[in-house]
Amino acid sequence: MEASDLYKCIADPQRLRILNLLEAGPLCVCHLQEILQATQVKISKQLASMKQLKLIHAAREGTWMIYQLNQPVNALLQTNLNYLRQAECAECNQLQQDLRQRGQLILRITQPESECPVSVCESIGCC
Amino acid sequence: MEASDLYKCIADPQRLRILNLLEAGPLCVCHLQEILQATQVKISKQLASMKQLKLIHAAREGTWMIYQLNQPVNALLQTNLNYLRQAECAECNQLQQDLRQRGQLILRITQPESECPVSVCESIGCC
DNA sequence: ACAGTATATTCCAACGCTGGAATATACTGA
DNA sequence: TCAGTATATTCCAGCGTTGGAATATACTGT
Repeated sequence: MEASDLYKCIADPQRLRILNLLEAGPLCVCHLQEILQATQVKISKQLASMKQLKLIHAAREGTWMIYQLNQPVNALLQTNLNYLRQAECAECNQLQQDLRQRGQLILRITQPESECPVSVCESIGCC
Repeated sequence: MEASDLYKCIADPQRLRILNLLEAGPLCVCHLQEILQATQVKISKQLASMKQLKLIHAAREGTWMIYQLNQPVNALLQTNLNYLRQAECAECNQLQQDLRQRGQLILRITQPESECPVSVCESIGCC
């Protein structure tokens, strides 16, 4: 993949937010939907485009799809995430807030009364 | 400027090449035209868009316009240039080749028989 | 004042990207 | 087999970006 392909990808703030979240660990579509407050169609399409770039891949767990970053993480992406997470701008603050929201979400879905299937939970690695 | 604005900008390989060249030192439009082998209109428009982003600025020297990066260089841009210059991909190799071509061009325009006005040469800092 | 040079801008058609609505697919449990 | 859930895909209109052609602007030297 050329650098310009990655830049085009992360030039969209929501795609960047998705990659930022996935770099912290796998998530499924509905979790991304919840954190990003976006529609299913939009997220699904953006995930598809990043899958085509070989940045991420999906694993099915029942009816749930769990997405994660391909390993090793694209070096240019990693460089930029590292930079943005310690930088100061509206979009950078959003990335940090997303990570905090991810933490809360994981806490919640590990509760026994969670709607999230245990197998999904295990794939995400939160329990 | 938000991160996404910079990414949109450098997602275009030719804009990235221009910024890479300017990071090495000021250049005027016709020099960029020569190194990038692109039309005047295209380069002029791309420079205008980057000027609007406050990434670069221009100084007139007679009929010549000399462009340079704004100081301090945008940190996210600098981070990416540093990365790309040592990376291995088609676009990255191009950036390195552009810098070599810049070296040759500067050697040439410092010759007394060069078509380049001395004042321009001095602004570029090559003599 | 005028011709010439370097660069910028305007106008416009082509193109790609985006996201919603509708629909399709894949799976589960009853 | 069927209803329900999670996700993906198709179709399509809207919208921004792009770059060429033509033209405008800014400057220089005569």
